[in-house]
Amino acid sequence: MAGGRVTVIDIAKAAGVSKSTVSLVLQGSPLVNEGTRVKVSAAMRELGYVYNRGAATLRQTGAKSKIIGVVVNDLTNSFFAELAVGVDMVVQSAGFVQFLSNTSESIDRQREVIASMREHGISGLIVSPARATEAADFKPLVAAGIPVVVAVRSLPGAKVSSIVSDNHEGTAAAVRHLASLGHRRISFLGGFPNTAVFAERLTGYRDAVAEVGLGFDDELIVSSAPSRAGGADAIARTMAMGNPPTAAVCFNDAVAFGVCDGLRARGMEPGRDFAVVGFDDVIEAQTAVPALTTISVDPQGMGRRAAQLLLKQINAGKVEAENVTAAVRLVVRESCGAWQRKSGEELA
Amino acid sequence: MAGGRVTVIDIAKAAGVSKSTVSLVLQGSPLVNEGTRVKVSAAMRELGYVYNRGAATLRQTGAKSKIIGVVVNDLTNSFFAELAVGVDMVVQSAGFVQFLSNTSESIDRQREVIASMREHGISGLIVSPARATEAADFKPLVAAGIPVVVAVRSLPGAKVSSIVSDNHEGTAAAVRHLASLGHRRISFLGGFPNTAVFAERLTGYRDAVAEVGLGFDDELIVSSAPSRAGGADAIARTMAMGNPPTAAVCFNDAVAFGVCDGLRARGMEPGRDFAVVGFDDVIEAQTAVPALTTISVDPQGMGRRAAQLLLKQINAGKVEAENVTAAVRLVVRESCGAWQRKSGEELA
DNA sequence: TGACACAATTGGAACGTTCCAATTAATTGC
DNA sequence: GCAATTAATTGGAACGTTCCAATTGTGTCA
Repeated sequence: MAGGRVTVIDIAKAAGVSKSTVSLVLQGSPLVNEGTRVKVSAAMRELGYVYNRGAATLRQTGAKSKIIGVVVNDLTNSFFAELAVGVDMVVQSAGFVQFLSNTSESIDRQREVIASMREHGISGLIVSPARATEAADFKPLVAAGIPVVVAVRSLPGAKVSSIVSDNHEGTAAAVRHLASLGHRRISFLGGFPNTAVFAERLTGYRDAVAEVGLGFDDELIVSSAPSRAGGADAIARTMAMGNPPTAAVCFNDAVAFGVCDGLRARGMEPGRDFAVVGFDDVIEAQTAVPALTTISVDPQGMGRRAAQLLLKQINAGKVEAENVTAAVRLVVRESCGAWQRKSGEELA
Repeated sequence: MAGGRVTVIDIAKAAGVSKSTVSLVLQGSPLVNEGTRVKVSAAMRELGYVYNRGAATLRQTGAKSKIIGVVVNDLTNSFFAELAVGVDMVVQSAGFVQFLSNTSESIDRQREVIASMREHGISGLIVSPARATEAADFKPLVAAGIPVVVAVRSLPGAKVSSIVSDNHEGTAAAVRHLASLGHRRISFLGGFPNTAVFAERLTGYRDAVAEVGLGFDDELIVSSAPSRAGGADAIARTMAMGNPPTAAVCFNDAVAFGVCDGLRARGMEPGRDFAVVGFDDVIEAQTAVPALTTISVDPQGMGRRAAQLLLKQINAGKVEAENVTAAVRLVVRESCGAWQRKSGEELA
């Protein structure tokens, strides 16, 4: 009982029909009579039939199984967990199942995971690439006609679809907001310099600084690991400067939280003594004290859009690369101090 | 090119051998000559061969594919993300691939997801069950000989392996610690009352309260959603009482963070004016300000142990249920105020 | 030289499903 | 009442792999 698998033939025998008819029932064909349908369904329930999708996909030449692969570079970062949840929503309702794996920024692990997914015949792949990923790494996938959507991190030169947030506009909006509150020395804190995302966010910062007529000062840019600990480190180095800033645009929310920690450790209250703006709008941003002013990226929404992009390609059959940048918006909460200062007021 | 899949037959033809030989190479058999092995390997590389595991598992009667399914009830909670990462570690190094899905506490989604996983022939399942899950839901799985490990939430009555943290000892240790710091009125905050985990943690709290000779007061138990917002809500209701407590054991870290938020909103500093202890030791616990005193559960470690438990069953072939409770330990940081108060001192 | 072991290779059957063409049964049109 | 149409069902081939039994070659021993 535990050993012998129940097959279509078994249930065909039990229901007194042929295996072909059972197959038709399985795929909900309108060709099969209502009476036989219920008879077959009953037999399936009774014998505890489990569909063998492996055999099915084997037969359907070239057709892929109903799996969507999702690969993220850091599952412990809640941004990516939320992204995956967003993907899962639309993927599930389209009758696919999600196959999520984590690479922990390891390029080797990423290769392994993607290879495994190919072996299992995924219909499409959504990936937030590990740090050292090259455009060529996805060549074999697209050559095999498997739709790929690159999310979060852009992969210059890759001929695949992508969805990234509008990093340039995000930091620019943050700078404009801080300037409108009267800040004249605004820092850019955190992040690893050798990534595309860092470059985009920094350029947005630079352009906006010029736009609002503030002089650009290289000293105000302090990079660090894109984590809470990195943020604490960055603000410590920043405040040790001769002419410290009064506000900071942070690489992401994790850095921003670390900056808040670091400020408190020096007896300064974020939002009152120093303005902090994050990037991502992770879930904790709104419940933290003070609530974090940040650039909302809506990771769930991004996941949903990535999934829609992928499903469109899967259904269309053609693998035409499409690049979308998700709009971002500034969410003003408490950490920027807007609630206590009226617009345009000069700082000491 | 994009359409025609490359099969063993293609590479057999290219290498001038039979498909059987190619198959032997594929599984690293010692029977094949070194020379032919390199010849075949070269042909595989050249033609871009992709192993079709579906066909393989189809042939190997009864044998499962190398997938481990992992199902969690809330991926946005970093505890579960960490758990999954822990599972992934040992699972990957054993040559399996992880198939992670999220149920968002929906019992229907859970059923769908698990059904999909069965169709894809998973070798085993690790699941943190959604709230209303019943023991009977896993009956078909174990009947089919698929090893199942239930993690985090116990499922009374299910004949499957399980790994849960020592909830009773955890809250008991927290109460003992707070009592040793001189606290006399200690609250238990947060969590949904109708869950097994809540019951275990509450019992630990009650037993320890009795053990250290404090009177039990029903009013001190305030339940709420097990989230940051729920914690803020619970502390607000608690402090509105006539005779408020001076310390709280929280259902989990998320609740504890919410309690800290709520205290600050009332002008009280956690760790100085009120002692807070969490449960789980999520990553943010050590970098938060104040750093959270909490019961360390080590979700990654738990994931690793769950995976080891599952692999053991898979390799043994027999499905013998084994129940392990993971040890917990109190991690004293700042939020309990231990750093500023010497042991035994009486509170106002 | 024949019998034997041993190493390396091979053709065919099987796994559980879907698809195609063919068959049967029931209904319609004239 | 017979051809034509429609509805429902069916047997067999095929998908890409693994396993088994059989085959080929090569060297060894009496």
